[in-house]
Amino acid sequence: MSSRKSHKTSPALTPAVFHILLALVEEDRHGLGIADAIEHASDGSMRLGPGTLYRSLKEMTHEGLVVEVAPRGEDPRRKFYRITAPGRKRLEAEALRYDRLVRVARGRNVLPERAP
Amino acid sequence: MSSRKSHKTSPALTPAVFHILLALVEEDRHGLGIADAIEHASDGSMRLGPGTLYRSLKEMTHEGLVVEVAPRGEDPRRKFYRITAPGRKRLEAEALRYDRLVRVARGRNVLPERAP
DNA sequence: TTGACACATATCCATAATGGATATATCTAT
DNA sequence: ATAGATATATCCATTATGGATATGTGTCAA
Repeated sequence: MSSRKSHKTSPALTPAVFHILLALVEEDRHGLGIADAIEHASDGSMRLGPGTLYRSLKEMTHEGLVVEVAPRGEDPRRKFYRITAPGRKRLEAEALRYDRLVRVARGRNVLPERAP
Repeated sequence: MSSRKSHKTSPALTPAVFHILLALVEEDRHGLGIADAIEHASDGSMRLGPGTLYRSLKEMTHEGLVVEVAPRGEDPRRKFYRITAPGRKRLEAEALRYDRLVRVARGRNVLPERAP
C-alpha cells in the first residue's frame, strides 16, 4: 500500500520526543507536567530524566514541533508548551509506525487477538 | 508515587532489540536476514547498521533472549539465531507497551478510529 | 581455475540519546 | 523566617546507534 518512495517519510522520532508530543496533544502542559503525564500514559514504564526533558523541549521548540505559550496565571515559574500542526503530523506518523509494529506482533501471535 | 503492581515490570527494550526479537519470532534467521526482515516489517523506516546488529545479537545471547542454532546447510558463514522463551516474554511485554501507546494516541484522536 | 564481486560476520570509532547529579530560583506552608 | 516542595536549566557520564573498515568465504562467469 505505502508507496516505495513517492511521499517523503519523516525521520523516526526518538522515544523521548514521541512521548512528549503525545503528552501535549491532550492539552498544553509545562515541563514537569509533561513528565508526569508521560509516566501516567505509559503506566510507569517510561520516565524522562530532567536532562532529556528540558533538552528535548528546547530542541523541539527550535524544530517547530512545539511552541511556548503564555503561562496560565498560577505559577510564573512554569513554562507551558503547545504542540504545533507539524508536531501533530510527526506524532501521527510515529504513532502509525508503532501501530504497524503492533499489528505485526499480533500477526505473529506475540499478542492475543483483539477483543471483538 | 508507588507502583500499582508489586510484580516487577521488565525494563524497556531498546528499539534495536525489540525489532530483532520481532524478526526472530517468525522464524530462525541469520544476522543479515534479520536486518532485511526488520526493514521489511517496518516498511523501510527501521534499519540497523552492522554495528548495532552484531553487537545486539552478542549481548542478547549473553542475556539469554536468543540462542545460536545449528546452521541450515546452505551457507556455513551464516549464524542462525532463535528466540528463547524469556525472549518471547520480553517481546510480548514490549509489544504491550507499544499497543498501550497506540491506544492512547487513538484516544486522543491522533489516529483515526479502527475500522469497524 | 581464477578473478571479481557479493555476502556475512565482526570490530572500531564517532555521534546521538539518555539519565542523574547539581545549581539556582521561586512557591507554599508552618 | 525557615523548610521543603516545585520548577527550570546545565553539566557530565553512560548507553545506544551508525557507518567505515577489516577479514574471510561463497558464487559466477570467462
